[in-house]
Amino acid sequence: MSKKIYVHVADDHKIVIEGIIAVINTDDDIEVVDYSLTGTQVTKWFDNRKNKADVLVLDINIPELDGFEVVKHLRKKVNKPKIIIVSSYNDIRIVEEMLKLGCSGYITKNNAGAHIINAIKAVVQGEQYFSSDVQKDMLQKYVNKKEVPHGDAPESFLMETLTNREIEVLRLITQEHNTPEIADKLNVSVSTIETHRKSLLKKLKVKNAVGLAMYAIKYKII
Amino acid sequence: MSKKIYVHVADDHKIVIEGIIAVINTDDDIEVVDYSLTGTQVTKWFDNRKNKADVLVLDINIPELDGFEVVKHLRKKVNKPKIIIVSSYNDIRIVEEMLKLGCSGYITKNNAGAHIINAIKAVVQGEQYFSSDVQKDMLQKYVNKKEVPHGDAPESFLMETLTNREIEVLRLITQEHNTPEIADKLNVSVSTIETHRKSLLKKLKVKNAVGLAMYAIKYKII
DNA sequence: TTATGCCTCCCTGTTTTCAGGGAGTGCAAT
DNA sequence: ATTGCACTCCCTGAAAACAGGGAGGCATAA
Repeated sequence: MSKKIYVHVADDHKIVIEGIIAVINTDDDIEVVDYSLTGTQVTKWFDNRKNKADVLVLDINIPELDGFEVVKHLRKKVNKPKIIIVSSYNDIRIVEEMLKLGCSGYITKNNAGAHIINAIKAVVQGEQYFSSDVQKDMLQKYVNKKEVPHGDAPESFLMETLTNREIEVLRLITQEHNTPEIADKLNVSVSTIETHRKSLLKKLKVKNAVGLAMYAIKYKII
Repeated sequence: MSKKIYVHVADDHKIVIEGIIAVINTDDDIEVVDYSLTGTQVTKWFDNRKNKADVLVLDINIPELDGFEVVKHLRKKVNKPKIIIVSSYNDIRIVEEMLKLGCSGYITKNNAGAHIINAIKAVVQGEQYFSSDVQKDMLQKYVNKKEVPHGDAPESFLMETLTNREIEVLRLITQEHNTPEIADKLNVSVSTIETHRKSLLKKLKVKNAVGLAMYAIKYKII
């Protein structure tokens, strides 16, 4: 019999947490020991070392500190849990960014129930796990990338040209943050964010921040 | 012993549905008989009269037809279920709009679990039900304003809060136009448009033009 | 190794937005 | 007939966004 797996769940909506717990409870090997409703709750929970967990199931859209910031806070720590992202977004670049930050799994809310248990069991064994729709997108991107050198659709070309950092900035712009605030959140200078904004305007061929926001909506980056 | 209450749940995220079912299952008087992941699924379900339910628990953010459109579709029908809105928004104007459209309850996702059972039991008895945070907002609004004017149904809650001119300006803002361009298009001075922008920022409680755009998207002004 | 792309930071300067006021007109309802 | 609201326009001043450069560090790929 295998050792019990302890899980911490973080989501701003209690009902989602309850859903995840309900699903996880169908498996005897896994137990939800604690949960958080905000990003700061997650970091405090970890720093206090209470109810230590093997896996953190983390939503990206949580208040105070969002998923990115939570992951960044944890990434340098030792004894940190494996992290599985549960998100409404299925933008492949967010998946990439999260992997780069050290996350072990990524599943979308659309079919979280079907994947959450397998995902948890996979990541505690050191594997990575992605829900089927995410896998599909990853494969798609892999295929597209191999064909890029010659010609490709103008739209997808634009999509491909955004860097991870630019997407991160774009996300914060759509959250009504201005340049100084973004610079502060990302711990870089205002100049840097201005550079990213200029790149975004140029790449996406829009006139102003509203255009960036509309683009982000249109292509479901946020 | 009271008659069993049958419930239909509609949300785009399966995990939320699973959460709601998990909570509802703790009460023997209520049973979830069916669920939908999109707005059209809800209307088809109702029109086909399969698995008839007493209560519809409805998320606003669902694909194809959103919550507003689903409610509008059902409002003229006979034998329609009582509708409880479950939403991430707690904007009081959405609550008002939904009440105007004939909904019986409104609870936020933040604490849906704690309220869902009481809400269901209340609405089947012809009462209205609002979660505590919504109640708080309604009271706040009641204190600040005297009373909602005599209300023969306007198309949207926006018509009550934003003037026609402001909506016009907002639409042009979302089309990436800046103030001089909008002034030119509407044949008024730049000062006038600046006044409208300031009114919009204040009324919609957002920080900048991006906030206006996001609001317009969210509440489907454009 | 060289080249490329990303991220970082800075400069100069202009345009636009935002914040806080005031103020006159016309219209509509009580 | 006064009150309220929408629409218009103006002022000052501060903050932010935008435009168009340069430039160094760093990692990766050719």
